[in-house]
Order: sequence, then structure tokens, then C-alpha cells
Amino acid sequence: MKKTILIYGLSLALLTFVLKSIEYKFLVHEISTEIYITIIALVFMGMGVWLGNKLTTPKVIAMPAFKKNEEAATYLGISDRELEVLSLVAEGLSNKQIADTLFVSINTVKTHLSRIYEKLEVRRRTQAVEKAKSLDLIS
Amino acid sequence: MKKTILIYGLSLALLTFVLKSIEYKFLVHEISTEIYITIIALVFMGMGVWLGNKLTTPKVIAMPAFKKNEEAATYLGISDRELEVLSLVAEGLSNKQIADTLFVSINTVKTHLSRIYEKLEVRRRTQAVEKAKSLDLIS
DNA sequence: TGTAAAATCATACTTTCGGGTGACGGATTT
DNA sequence: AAATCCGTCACCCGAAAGTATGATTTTACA
Repeated sequence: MKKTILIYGLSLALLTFVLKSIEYKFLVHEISTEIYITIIALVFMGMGVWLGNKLTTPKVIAMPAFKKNEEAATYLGISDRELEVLSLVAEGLSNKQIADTLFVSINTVKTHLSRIYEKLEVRRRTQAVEKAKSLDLIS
Repeated sequence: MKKTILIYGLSLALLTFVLKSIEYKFLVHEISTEIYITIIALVFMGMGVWLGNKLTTPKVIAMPAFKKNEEAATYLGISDRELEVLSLVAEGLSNKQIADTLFVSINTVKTHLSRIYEKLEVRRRTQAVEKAKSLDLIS
């Protein structure tokens, strides 16, 4: 979240700078106002889409950050990454899909899951989801 | 989706018209370029946020509002027995365990599950549980 | 800076799931 | 009576999930 806002702020600053530069050229070389306006519109719309996305979709990385029950997670020794995998499992994704989502190999996903099962003392993903929800590890 | 694009298109058209109007005033009355640019940027960023939202979160497929499990179940054509199996799946039991619990063969459980998947339009038990809960089929 | 924890990946193997198909008796509907 | 639906069960087969073990790379931090 903080990172998102930070990136947004920086982008805005950079953008302002760029716009200024363009504006000078515009004033000097008489670049079409239409084009200038269009560029601004497009760029800001793009940023809007990005910002909206970041702000409205907690998604993958955000999930562990939002303290669900960090105490429980810490107590059980469940890492952020593991929590991330767990939340994706809870969404009904297959190991393959999780692997693709997180850009890691399917073996890595399995390893994470094995550890999660150990820590949660379960043997299947459905049980893990059940238990995790009851512990407020995930929503 | 189509509606979203339609609304977006109309808004864009309207916006263009408005911009043109503003532009004329700008040319005539010398309104500050900065202000003009700012307005454009803000408006488009707002549209970007809206568009981004509409486009990236079509998630919840409109399902008739149910109040009771039975209504939803009936609507989807899910039988009592199937619901029973579903709830056991939600508790994290394996097919074998469910079979033992209900005193039927594991094949029967699988048959029930296959039909449940069809009706819920999913392909995995975790997804079935997810969807069933979102539909209040189970708690 | 060295170390422990976390994250990554792999290979090999077993078990569980899920899809597809077919079947059969009972209950309900048409 | 015929058509349907439901619940039951079986078999096959491929896909997905899970287990066990070991290894390497990153990262955090004392």
C-alpha cells in the first residue's frame, strides 16, 4: 500500500517534469494542442487504471501485508510467502495456477504447501483452508 | 462488459465535446493552460480508475439473491444428498472419509461430486467450497 | 560478515481427485 | 406405462495433489 502510493507520487512528479518539458517544446515549436492534450489524457488515464487497480485489488502481495492475524501466523511460524500460497489455495486455484501466478515452479508451490500442512497439522488443501479461516489467517 | 465499454465510449464522446467547448473558451478568454491541463488530467485519471475497476473486477457473477440455502440449492438443482457431500467436502474431508461417514462407496461420493461440479460450474473441490459458500449453499 | 531462515527447484514415488461412461432400482411426474 | 430424477456403485485412466529427500540461492540480521 505504502509502496503503491509512493510509486504513484514519484510517477506524478516525474510526469509533471516530463509535461513541463513537453510544454516548453509546445510553446516553442507549436506542437498541436490536440496532440498534447491527447498525450496527457492517455497518460493520466493509464495511471488512473493502474492506481485504481492497485488501490482496489488487495490481490497477491497485499494479502499477507494486511495483518489478518499476524500473531497466529507468527506463532505458527508461517511465512508471508506461505500465507500467500495459502490464500491462493483458498481461492480454489490449482498448484499449477498458483505457480504461474507467483512465477515460481510447481515444485516450489508444493514445498510451501507441505510446510503449511505441517504447521497447520493437516494433510489436504481443503483442511488447510478450513483451519486457516478459522484461525483468521486468511479471510 | 459490453455495457461497460458502451458507457466508456459515450463518456469519451461527451468528454470530447466538453473539452472542445472548454478549448474554445480557452482560446478566447485565455484561461490558464495549467488549469486546462489539470482538468484534463484529473478527469481522465478518474475515468481511468473507473474503467480499470470495471474491467478488472467482473468477479461476482450476478446470481439471484437467495435468502435460504434451499432456494439456492433448488435453483441450481442440487439435491439434498449432494448438499450433504458438499458440506463434508467443505470440512476438508477426503472422498474416502466422506464415503465412510455416509456409509456409501467412494465411487458414489465421486459421482455426487461430479454432479456438484457440473452444477456449480467448477472443476475442483476447493472451488466448489468457495462458490458454495458465496452462494450460501453451505456455511 | 557469517549464519540461520526463507525461498527456490528438482527428482522420484504414492495417493487422491476428477472425468467419462454405464448400469440399476426406486420414487415421482407426465 | 414411459420418461425423469435421485441415489447408488463400478471401472478405467489421466491429472493433480501430496510425501520424502536433498540441494542451491536469497534474504535478514545479530
